[in-house]
Amino acid sequence: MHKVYVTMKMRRRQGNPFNFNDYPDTSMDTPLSPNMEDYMENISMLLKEHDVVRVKDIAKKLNIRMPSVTAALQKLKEKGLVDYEKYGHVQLTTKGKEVADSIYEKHSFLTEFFKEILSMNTQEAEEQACKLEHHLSSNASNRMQRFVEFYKQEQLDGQQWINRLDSVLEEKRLSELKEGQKAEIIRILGSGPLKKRLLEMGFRKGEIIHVLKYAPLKDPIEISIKDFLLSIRVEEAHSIIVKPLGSHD
Amino acid sequence: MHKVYVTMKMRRRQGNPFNFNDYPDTSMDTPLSPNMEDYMENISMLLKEHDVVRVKDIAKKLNIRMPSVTAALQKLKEKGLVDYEKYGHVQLTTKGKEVADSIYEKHSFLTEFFKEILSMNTQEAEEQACKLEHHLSSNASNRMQRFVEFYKQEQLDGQQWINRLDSVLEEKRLSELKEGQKAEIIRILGSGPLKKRLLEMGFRKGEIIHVLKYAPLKDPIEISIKDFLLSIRVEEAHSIIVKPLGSHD
DNA sequence: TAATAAAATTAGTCAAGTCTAATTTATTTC
DNA sequence: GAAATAAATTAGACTTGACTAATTTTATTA
Ligand SMILES: [Mn+2]
Ligand SMILES: [Mn+2]
Ligand SMILES: [Mn+2]
Ligand SMILES: [Mn+2]
Repeated sequence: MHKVYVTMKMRRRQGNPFNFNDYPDTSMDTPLSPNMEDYMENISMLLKEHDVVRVKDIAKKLNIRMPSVTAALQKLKEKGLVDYEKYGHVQLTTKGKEVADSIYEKHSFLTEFFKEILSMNTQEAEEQACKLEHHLSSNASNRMQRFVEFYKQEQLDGQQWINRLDSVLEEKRLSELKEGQKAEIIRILGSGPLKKRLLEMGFRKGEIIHVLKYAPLKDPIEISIKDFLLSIRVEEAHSIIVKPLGSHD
Repeated sequence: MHKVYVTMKMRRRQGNPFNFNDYPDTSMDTPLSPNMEDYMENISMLLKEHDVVRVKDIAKKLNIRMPSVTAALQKLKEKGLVDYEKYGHVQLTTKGKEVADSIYEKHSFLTEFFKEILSMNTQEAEEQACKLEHHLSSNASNRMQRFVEFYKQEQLDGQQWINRLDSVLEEKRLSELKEGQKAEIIRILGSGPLKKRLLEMGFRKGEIIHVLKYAPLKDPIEISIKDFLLSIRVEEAHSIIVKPLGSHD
């Protein structure tokens, strides 16, 4: 929800007014903002790779300029999360490590969620995780983490629903296909005259279609089914659910 | 990740920070911030309840003061999302309705995710949804939504994994129980001497325990198993997974 | 070791989004 | 219809977290 000042003159707001997470223990301190959390997380990552972390490294990792890092480090030092002296190297305090680890834990299971369960590619899974990690309550975190563990166990156990899910996630709307792609028709949404018309045109469950020409925003889409050439409007293509053949991400 | 300015003097940053297609300038305006998205979402909600929405209503709903709302409305008008004249009532434009609906759609399936799948209570599910909704990419959105739909179908089909998941989500660590609660021991984490010791104390899968005394942060926890009274340190209790009996939330 | 280069900091700016206090406009009440 | 009240806006301030430009400190090199 909306940002709230955390200053001398704290405004009254019911509940936990912050967008931010509550951490184990350190409940007395004001919570970190998403940006500050990312500083912590990334400093921790850099420390795992090199035993000396410089302002420049952090700036590069977060794709920001050095003065922004300097300012952030001063704040984090103030909060007792980093050891840092001007012109010196950066280290995490014990408390800082705990914070960083707790963020990274969320990053990890969220990444697994998007990657393993929702079958997203690594990069997008990581990006989503790194955005969401700052907004999960500790209860939601726990449950999410359990769910990911549960999924992995079910996968090991060879449970069939995993395959059913994968199958559903592969489905797209015909209108989402790119030029040249082939796909199998899974089902046709809606009902009434539109559906009837599509069926009459030859769009039936199980048929294989081939997208010949599709310029985004430019109706119509030209496709072939078997040996027939067909034109279909984007809006109509929107209600045809297909499963792309071959190709991965 | 870190904020990027989108102003007259756009900073140079490698890559395209937004998920926009670099098409011939579709005059794609800058994306809304989470806060602005919440304005849109809440204005839309208010419009569903009353046909006139006033600055005061929005301020109340978002728990902020009126001048903040006035400022926001001016920006949203600028972006062509709301119809609004000074001292007048607020309406959404066609474009504004689309934006609001798209946010609300995310809000909805995320709420379902937390509520139905992760078994969280309504309020916390809503809160989490309303935070995360602003940070989901459209791909992640689609997949998430499909997953929720999939889950609901599996539930209708009476698939057993749903029950297994519910069961796992009910589990807690012994250290999370409150005074007076009873629970069944599900399993004991870890291995080696600690686990052995716990087993010897009588902590075995299937046993019912009763928490007699537990002051948070104050070791030890006093519990009973069958007719035995036991004291256990919080750290040890942490590795005992139990399922609370009775009680909800 | 002195000169140069690189890294880091300081100083000052800016936009977003909030706030309070003062003022203006609209609505209700007598 | 004037006075009182409620709603809304304006003006001005503040925090966060970016930025650039200028300066200072540290490291490298000849
Ligand atoms: Mn992050
Ligand atoms: Mn992260
Ligand atoms: Mn929201
Ligand atoms: Mn919402």
